[in-house]
Amino acid sequence: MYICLMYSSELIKGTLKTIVLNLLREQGKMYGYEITQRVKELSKGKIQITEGALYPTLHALEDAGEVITETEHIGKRVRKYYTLTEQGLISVNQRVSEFADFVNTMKILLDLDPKLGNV
Amino acid sequence: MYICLMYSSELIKGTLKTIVLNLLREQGKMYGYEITQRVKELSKGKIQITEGALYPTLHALEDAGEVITETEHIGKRVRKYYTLTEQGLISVNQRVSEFADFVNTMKILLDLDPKLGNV
DNA sequence: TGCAATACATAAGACTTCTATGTATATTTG
DNA sequence: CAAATATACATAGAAGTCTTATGTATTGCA
Repeated sequence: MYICLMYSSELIKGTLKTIVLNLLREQGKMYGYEITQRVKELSKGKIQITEGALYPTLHALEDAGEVITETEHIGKRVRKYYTLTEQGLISVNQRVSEFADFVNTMKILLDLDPKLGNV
Repeated sequence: MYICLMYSSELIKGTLKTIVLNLLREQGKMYGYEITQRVKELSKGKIQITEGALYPTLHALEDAGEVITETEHIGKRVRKYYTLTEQGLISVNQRVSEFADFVNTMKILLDLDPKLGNV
């Protein structure tokens, strides 16, 4: 069994948007910090999204029209909630399918089937 | 069923070295062009490694001591064969395990299990 | 003979992420 | 109650990876 604390940043590259959008699809509206914590939790600490990666990504998704934002004030602190748009929903469905397909191709390229059995 | 001709370049990012090293592990010595063709074939055209990506990667792997090269002359044409070093073998085992682990984490993050059944 | 395939290589640019830094509030703990 | 930690946003500069474009040259085929 392979042990690792965190994946190399190379691996996660290219999947960040998909991860974020999929979380939004499942959980409805979320704010940035919440996303980092949820990803850390679900990945058992193996994926820790840095703020320097997350916020520019969220802004890019907003610019692309895949999410919309609404600001909430908690006491004196500001929270910016992100929600999928219709376009974002189409996008995430496509991205997740593409990733699933990609994994199947990688199984062939890397002879992964035996190893993928035991989570 | 998801249809796609080629994966978005984002997805493949970070897996190129792993793919190349794994091919070398399986097939013994290979040359650059051969690697691009084999990957295209195994991935059914969905992963097409460009030369601008492959050659710098091969050179980087050589600099890192993970592969060694030998040149062969076919007529007047030159072929550069790449072979795994011991260090390269350790590296590829680790990379493939990490990728397999990563996929298992992504299954959780993206709820992929149902979709991964039907290749 | 001209086009496609084979076979190598590099340079400039785009894109993504990391590290570092900045600001500020809220909570926990010694 | 003070200090440390957690919460919560943001951006700039640097690093790394891949793409696009370009270059050179040989081989095979129509």
